[in-house]
Amino acid sequence: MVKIATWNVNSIKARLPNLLDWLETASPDVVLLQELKCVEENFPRRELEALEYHCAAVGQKSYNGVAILSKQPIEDLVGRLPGEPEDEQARYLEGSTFGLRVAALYLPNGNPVQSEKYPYKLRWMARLEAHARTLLESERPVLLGGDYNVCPSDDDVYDPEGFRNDALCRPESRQAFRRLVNLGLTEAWRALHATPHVYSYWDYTARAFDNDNGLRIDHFLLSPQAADRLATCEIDREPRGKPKASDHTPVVCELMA
DNA sequence: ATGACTCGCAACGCGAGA
Repeated sequence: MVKIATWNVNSIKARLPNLLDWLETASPDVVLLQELKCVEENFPRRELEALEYHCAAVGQKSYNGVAILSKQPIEDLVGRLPGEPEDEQARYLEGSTFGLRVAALYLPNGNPVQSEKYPYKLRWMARLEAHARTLLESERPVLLGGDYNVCPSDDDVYDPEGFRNDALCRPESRQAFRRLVNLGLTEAWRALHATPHVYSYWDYTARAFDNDNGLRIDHFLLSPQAADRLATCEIDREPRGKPKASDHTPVVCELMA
């Protein structure tokens, strides 16, 4: 069994003690991280290598940044999503490990929808769709994991009416997500769980976690060759309840050998 | 309550997050 996790850590520097604790407890084979908020030179490589993880990261100052950790070497790295060469935001990293092609992705939030940020989000999703099409042609096991900043349906939102016009829930965002899935990808958690209103993110404000006012925006999309091996997919709420928690919590899936 | 937390920043309040 290969255990793969995705987690938006909201600053790897601020989250390092929590991350190291969780890695020791959960012991995932592969980890996809988002929102590092640091340049590559400041990535805490030594601390993660001490836990026997190979590391690959793309970063930028203050914002974004994604990484792949793996108990096995990570090869054939691609550090940018194709399709918009002038886009310098560090939101995508792809590599091969454990015989899998994995990507850590941090999809743009897109709010406010009246700003340039929303069309950027939709362009980014179109680029991801085009690239996923190419990845699927390889007929390899592929996992695209990360913070998609999309609630696929109202079942993934604590307050659907309140989020009706939010970039995470807008019809165009959901349609772009469906277009991606409809290429032949499987959204791992929803494929294994029908339960509505289970979340992976809770706002820091207004006691959102205590009241379970959350969103499900962290997802794994699997190619058929990966989906055929899918055994489990769970959201681990525990890290969200700890002191100095990220606003996101890890999502973990297991693939049969 | 155009609010609330938390992060980074050549910072000492602001932009961004979702």
